[in-house]
Amino acid sequence: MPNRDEEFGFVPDIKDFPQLYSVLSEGDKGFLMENYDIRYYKKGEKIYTEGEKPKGLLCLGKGKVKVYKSGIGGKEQIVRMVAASGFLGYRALFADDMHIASAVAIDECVIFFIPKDIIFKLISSNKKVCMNILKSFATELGFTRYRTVSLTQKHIRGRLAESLLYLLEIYGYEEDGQTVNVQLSREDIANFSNMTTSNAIRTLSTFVNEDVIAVNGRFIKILKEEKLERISDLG
Amino acid sequence: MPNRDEEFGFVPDIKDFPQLYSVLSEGDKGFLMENYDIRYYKKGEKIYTEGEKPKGLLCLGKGKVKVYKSGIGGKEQIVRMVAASGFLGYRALFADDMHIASAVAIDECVIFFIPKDIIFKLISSNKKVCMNILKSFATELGFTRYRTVSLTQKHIRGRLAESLLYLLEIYGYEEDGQTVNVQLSREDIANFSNMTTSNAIRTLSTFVNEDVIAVNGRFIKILKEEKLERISDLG
DNA sequence: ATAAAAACATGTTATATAACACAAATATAC
DNA sequence: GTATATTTGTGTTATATAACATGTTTTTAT
Repeated sequence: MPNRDEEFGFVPDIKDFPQLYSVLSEGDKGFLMENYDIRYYKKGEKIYTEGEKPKGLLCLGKGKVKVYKSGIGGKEQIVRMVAASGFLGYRALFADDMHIASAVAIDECVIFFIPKDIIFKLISSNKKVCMNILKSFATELGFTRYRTVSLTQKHIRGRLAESLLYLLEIYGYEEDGQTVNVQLSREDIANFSNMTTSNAIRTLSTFVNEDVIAVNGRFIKILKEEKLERISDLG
Repeated sequence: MPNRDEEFGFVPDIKDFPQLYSVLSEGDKGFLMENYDIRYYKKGEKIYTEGEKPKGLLCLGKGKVKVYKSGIGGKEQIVRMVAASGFLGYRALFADDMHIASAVAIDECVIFFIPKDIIFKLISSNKKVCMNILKSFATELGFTRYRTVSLTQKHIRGRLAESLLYLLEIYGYEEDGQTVNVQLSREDIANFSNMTTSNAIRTLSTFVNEDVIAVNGRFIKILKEEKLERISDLG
């Protein structure tokens, strides 16, 4: 059996996590290097679960993650899609609270784990680390507020269009410059957009008929980004 | 004309804002005392507006504030109700972004204003200030996530019940131990609960008929908190 | 290679809630 | 103190979307 580094084709290193490593003092860089783990997750693997208490900070070094809450009758609402390099599960850590959402790898993922006491130490001696985490919070809170209004006020077409544009913003295009660089099931798309799976499928089809997107299995091409934005803005 | 201190019946002082003042070093306490403003707002006055850029940190020392986003077709969604002593408009400050919501006093309010450079200086030299702000963010992000799921998944009765319980949590009871210590219009209640004003009025009436609450104008008495919780949990 | 399960697709029906209409009560302004 | 505007209240209708049903395709497991 190959070791994980070979499996992933590269040696993951927290030095490649700029929000954290690049703003540390030389001394703290060394301190961090001796005090973190690397964790590997396969597609579909649970990273953390609602109700657990976080033991440290998770930094997504590689891969894609969905974060979701279990709602009424177990209906899943995806509250966040994460790309590298981003913090993960840090809300609960800083609220000194349990996780209120679950995280699942939708890709092969590499995650750097920094124990609670280590990251708290780094924050207190490196104000830029603090400011970066504050900024992550501020950005995510802004996103979440936008989403609350969109998901409650927009109609199905607007919600789906917005979700596709968000996925594009987070994951970008593949090399062809058209295909959104993430593959989700129709159910995931529905759970991200607050609608039933049937309606996600149906509405994707109407977008295809309108030549706004093209669909091939789970690969989605954005053909007319402007039109998608108009659909999103109209509600 | 009386000065504002007399009008409010007390001399507001940032020393009474524990999240900030009590965790400062002696030197920084003095520094802060020389570098903040006191601002007064009457009921209905705008504190900040969507699109503006924040110039500093706002600390609500007294009063009640609603924070809302203007959504599709101008439909208002209240995203937060604030009580003293809480931070206000700080998301935009730390995201280095414009305000994405507006804030209005629903009460007479006293707000301490700390210029941007001052609060950033205090954060870098007092790690507890940083941790308190991180905690505010973490708590609010948690609240916002819960709300997203509730507002999208719960039915009208559940949404309204949850809103009433949140108002209770934030503002508490009046001296009688029954009346929620905040007076909102039916429209505000509707905009907080993602429903039309008509449906807020109607559903409040059914709660009154079920003896769960009692209503007298804008004063709402919680008669059966447990039952209200059950309605909220059922969705 | 075959069976079983999961995901995808589409048509029909049911329903929660918005939209509309209008009346009464209350607050605000002159 | 009267007029005007705003808020509250209630009944009716329209509609967006969930729920359900059923078939097809794709993936996974053995």
